[in-house]
Amino acid sequence: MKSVTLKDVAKAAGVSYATVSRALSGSHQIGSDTRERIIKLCDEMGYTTNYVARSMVTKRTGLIGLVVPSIDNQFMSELAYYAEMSARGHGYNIMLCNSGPDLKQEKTVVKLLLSRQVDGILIVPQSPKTYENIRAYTDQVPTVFLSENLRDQPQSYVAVDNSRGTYIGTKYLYELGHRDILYFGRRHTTTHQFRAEGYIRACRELGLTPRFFNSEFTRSSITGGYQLAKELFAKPIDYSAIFASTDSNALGVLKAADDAHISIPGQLSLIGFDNISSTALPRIELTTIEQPKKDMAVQAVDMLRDKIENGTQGYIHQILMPALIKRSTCRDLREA
Amino acid sequence: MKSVTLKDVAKAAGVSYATVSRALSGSHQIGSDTRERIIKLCDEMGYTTNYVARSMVTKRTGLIGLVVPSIDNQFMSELAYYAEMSARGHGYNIMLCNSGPDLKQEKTVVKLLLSRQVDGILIVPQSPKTYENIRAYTDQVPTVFLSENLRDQPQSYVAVDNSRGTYIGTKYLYELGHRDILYFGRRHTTTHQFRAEGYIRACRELGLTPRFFNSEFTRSSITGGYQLAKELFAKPIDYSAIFASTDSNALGVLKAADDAHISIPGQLSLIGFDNISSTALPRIELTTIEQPKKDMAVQAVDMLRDKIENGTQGYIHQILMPALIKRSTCRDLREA
DNA sequence: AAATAGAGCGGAAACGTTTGCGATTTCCAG
DNA sequence: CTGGAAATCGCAAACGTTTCCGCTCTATTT
Repeated sequence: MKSVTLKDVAKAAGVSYATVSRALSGSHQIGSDTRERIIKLCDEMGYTTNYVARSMVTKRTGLIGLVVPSIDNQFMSELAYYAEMSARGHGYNIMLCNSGPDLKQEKTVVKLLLSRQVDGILIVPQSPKTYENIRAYTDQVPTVFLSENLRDQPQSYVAVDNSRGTYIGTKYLYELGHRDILYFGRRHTTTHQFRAEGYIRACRELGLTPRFFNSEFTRSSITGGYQLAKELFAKPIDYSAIFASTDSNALGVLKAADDAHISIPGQLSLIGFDNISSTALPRIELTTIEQPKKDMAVQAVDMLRDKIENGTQGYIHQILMPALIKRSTCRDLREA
Repeated sequence: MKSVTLKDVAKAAGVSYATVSRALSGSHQIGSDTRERIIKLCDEMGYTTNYVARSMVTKRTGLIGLVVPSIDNQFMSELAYYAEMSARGHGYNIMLCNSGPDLKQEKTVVKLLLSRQVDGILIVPQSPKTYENIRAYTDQVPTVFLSENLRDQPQSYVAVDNSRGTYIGTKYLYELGHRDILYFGRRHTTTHQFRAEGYIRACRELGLTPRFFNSEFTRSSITGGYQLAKELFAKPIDYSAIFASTDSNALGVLKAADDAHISIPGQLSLIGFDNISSTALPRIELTTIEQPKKDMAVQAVDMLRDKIENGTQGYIHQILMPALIKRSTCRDLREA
């Protein structure tokens, strides 16, 4: 349990421990012969540098706090995967925190992360209130947001162009011959405001009348989509497609359609948003809009690293392009 | 960027910084009046204790390293969620590391975690070789494994009773009237050895002949199940059920069955293992064996805490009960 | 041959805490 | 009023590094 320190190998090597430190750090202020001798001795003795002691003096921990509403969520766990990989590749480690559903916990973990002296924070906000919830801390440590949850806020973030996503999605449906397209969504989040906008903008351009339906996102949003669709399917169906603002939501629609014996894409086309991994599953094969999760994650850590290492001030809004993932829930009406 | 230290508030309060430290730590060696005054002053000045400095002297970081093959995996991200929640509830934070597919990276991250002075390590091994891969480090820091990947190894772990899982699964199929049950799996892992055993044991007891099929787990194991099933479905079908040793594997079977126009559960029953969240999706509704992920996670951190805080030596093998999750991929043959 | 530059190394301070020990004060009993 | 115990509090060491500063010694230049 007792680990070997710099002092130990210094004594063994017959040099001062400053010299050992220099040997390991690749300083040029040391003879190449002694360096090699010390390095060899180090791994013979099993020495590994104590990061917390180093952090004391360098004022840098090499730690990045990653706070997500909950890591058991396909979207966030994918993001976390790429973020951790990228961060570690640059000498950083990830401290993971679930912020849960309430703002209090989110604030608590951010405060905790500060206490832990993380070099920076990567956060996917749990609500549009997140910004002012943690505003007191974001100027104490480099922070970048994942998702465009704050319109016009002086904060760095990286996100997809949500508006463009729904725009190309409804345009795709239009090209397939659909003229009556429902939209299931909400505006509780800036992200979702943008998505709604893109849908409406596309409708305007294409001469369609937007039909926006408010879908609850309480608990699992799959039940939100399910319940809304269930109500609608009880009435006559005067539309040929549904655009669900979220894959989970679309999954709920799928379930309701199965219950009501409405064939997808036979009688009804369906498109989602996010491209979570479940959408590619057999029997699901949901056509959707992809959020480039890998790009989002690596660009976010790059941005954070720039702030940390170069002390870059100001803020950047990095907008990534969404992509249409064609699978099998949209029917081409022109073929009929 | 410059944070306030103990010394700062000590100066402001007109006391030594030892007194401030005692006020915050809830020591009894301090007057209750001065304590309150200091505590009030502390949050007026926005003081938060610096964990890395504290760690220097206490020799404890309050950090737990969590190493998983890859966090973007439903099973592991659920585990991670509960582990983080539970750990934080007890004053620990999680350092997340993906160990990837190769042993070298696994060893690297464990070494890194040691350098970081974590108090303990929670690891879901990537292969049966993990044990000796990191053996050199497991005696330097409290470690508990998630999954029973090491039979008879002197290491603590918590896992489901895998053997019992497949046992109750095949027994369930038997009770439904199935007499010819295929098993898709491998023995590349102790976990999977146990699963295979449970299936075979049940067959013996029930007078069935076990039919074990080797299914590749290369890359996404869903393609492994798909390819094996595809081959089998080309030949005459002289069985009524398939037990897939993994939900992902079962999903591959599902896909192959759809391709071959074999109805599930009409012509063929299917059961998986793990109860990952995708199995509950509409159109999937896979009957499966549940791994109690929450229990596994909290028991693992409890076990780790015991080792850390009480210095408990020795090792424990904590085996949890699997549960049968009945959904809609198994047909009751007695009804027909 | 003397002066100088620079390479190689050691000494020591500093980072922000916690904590054992000693000093001072308070308080109550005798 | 006094003695001593108990309650408060300050001093200073220690944790393991990094890095600035300065010293010594060799090698190069004039």
